[in-house]
Amino acid sequence: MAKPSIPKGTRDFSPSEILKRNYIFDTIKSSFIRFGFLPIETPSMEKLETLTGKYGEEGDNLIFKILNRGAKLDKAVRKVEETENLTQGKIEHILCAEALRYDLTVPFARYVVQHQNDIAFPFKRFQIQPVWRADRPQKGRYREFYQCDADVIGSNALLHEIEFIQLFDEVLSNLHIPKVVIKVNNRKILSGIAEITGESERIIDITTAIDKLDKIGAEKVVEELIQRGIGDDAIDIIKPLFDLNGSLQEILTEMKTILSGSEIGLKGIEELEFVFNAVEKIGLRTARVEFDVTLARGLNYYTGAIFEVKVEGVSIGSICGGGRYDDLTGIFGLKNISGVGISFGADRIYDVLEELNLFPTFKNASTQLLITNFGDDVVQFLPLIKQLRDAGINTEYYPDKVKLQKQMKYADAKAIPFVLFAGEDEIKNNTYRLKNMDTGAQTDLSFDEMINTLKANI
RNA sequence: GUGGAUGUAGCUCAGCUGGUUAGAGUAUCGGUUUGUGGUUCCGAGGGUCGUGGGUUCGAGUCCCAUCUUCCACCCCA
Repeated sequence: MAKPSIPKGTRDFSPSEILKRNYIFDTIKSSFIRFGFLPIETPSMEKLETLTGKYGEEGDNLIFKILNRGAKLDKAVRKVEETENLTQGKIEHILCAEALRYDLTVPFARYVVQHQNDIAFPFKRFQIQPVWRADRPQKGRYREFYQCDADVIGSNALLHEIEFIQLFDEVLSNLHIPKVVIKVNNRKILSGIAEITGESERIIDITTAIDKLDKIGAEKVVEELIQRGIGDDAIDIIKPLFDLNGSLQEILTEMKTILSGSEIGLKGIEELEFVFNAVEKIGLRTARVEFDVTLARGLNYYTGAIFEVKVEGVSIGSICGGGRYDDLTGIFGLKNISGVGISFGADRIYDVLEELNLFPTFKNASTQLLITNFGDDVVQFLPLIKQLRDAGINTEYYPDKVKLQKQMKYADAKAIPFVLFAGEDEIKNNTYRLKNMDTGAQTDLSFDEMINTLKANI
């Protein structure tokens, strides 16, 4: 028999890992709730047609498709055999009707359109569920991972952009992550750049090229622009973007000059300015906000603000993302509804906390008191155990009659803070010997004294 | 999807130019005289050397394929 193993890019989670992960979830969740978001869940799988075309061509290839089964599959296979000139994408659509969700935003858009009559707009929802991507795994990149999304749909107010920046700051501060940089851009600015270069249709080529600026440098970006067929005149207009520096305000002022010929570009600047001023006024706890013209992100449904959050000095890519999408629900038939949202990458945050050694110790997460087994009749201990549990103490009784040494080792391995030595005599005399596993000290106590001691120490 | 590296006990690794029953540390289990752990000492179990082929008298060690993990690209949380 082959060694048991799991598919690549997936992971098992042991008890200690679940504790750590729940710590992240709980932190994110409580902030979501504080900002007024309500929880929903959607199925792991969606209809394939719901997902395709929303993430760009690359994204479509990364969607896990679910093969049809039984008679449907037979029929589909026959159709594939009989049809000529099929592309890979077309074959997939014949053979597969369903797929695992790729993110939480598109299923949410589908949800909103489907339940529009039951929803009071603006609708603020949060959702913490796994997503799947048929990617090639690497560090911090999995094929099954959790996203924690908060979105507002049905409101154009820039208030949300401000609040999302605060939300990033609050959550990541509560997790004690240092050197957090929230990068912000606006799709309208990118459109403006494309417009003034006279290459409006080439916006994707331009943005994906300049997106690499901090990674490969200005020279290589120019090379890539040339390679992508962008004209010299256009490149001359784009070049000044590479060495923008100074304060936020100075950069924005310079951007205004560069984009003076583009109405949409100036609109983007205006929006950003409003958001930045508000954020500056209110102040952030630990994160730093940065304007980054090169920030593009592949998701082609963004229309306004674009967010990306990174941690400086850590070998893991961005830990959060988000932005405004003005017409995502339009694809599902509900027009003119603007949405804006963010996503926390729980697994990457986990990796960051692990790398920086920032997880707290989870004391008392499980058993707090172990009662030893001296081989007495278990039944007479059940009232004692019940009383302890009723008093709010996580209690377990060692189930088997084994050497005390082994019971102590068990308590040690499970990090149980207290051990109670209780035999028939102790019950009879209402005197129990309580041992503090940290200090090794043990004292003889009555039941009430014992409860008080335990409550005071856990 | 493209290119590169990797894979030996649960974990971290050793194993020289192919040569007899594959080692260490750590973890696990048992014992150290039967009601006390995290430290000592003794002992045990555990590996078809990722998997499948091939070369050879003989392969953990060479060749091919395949899978895993990691790195770069692509993309992204």
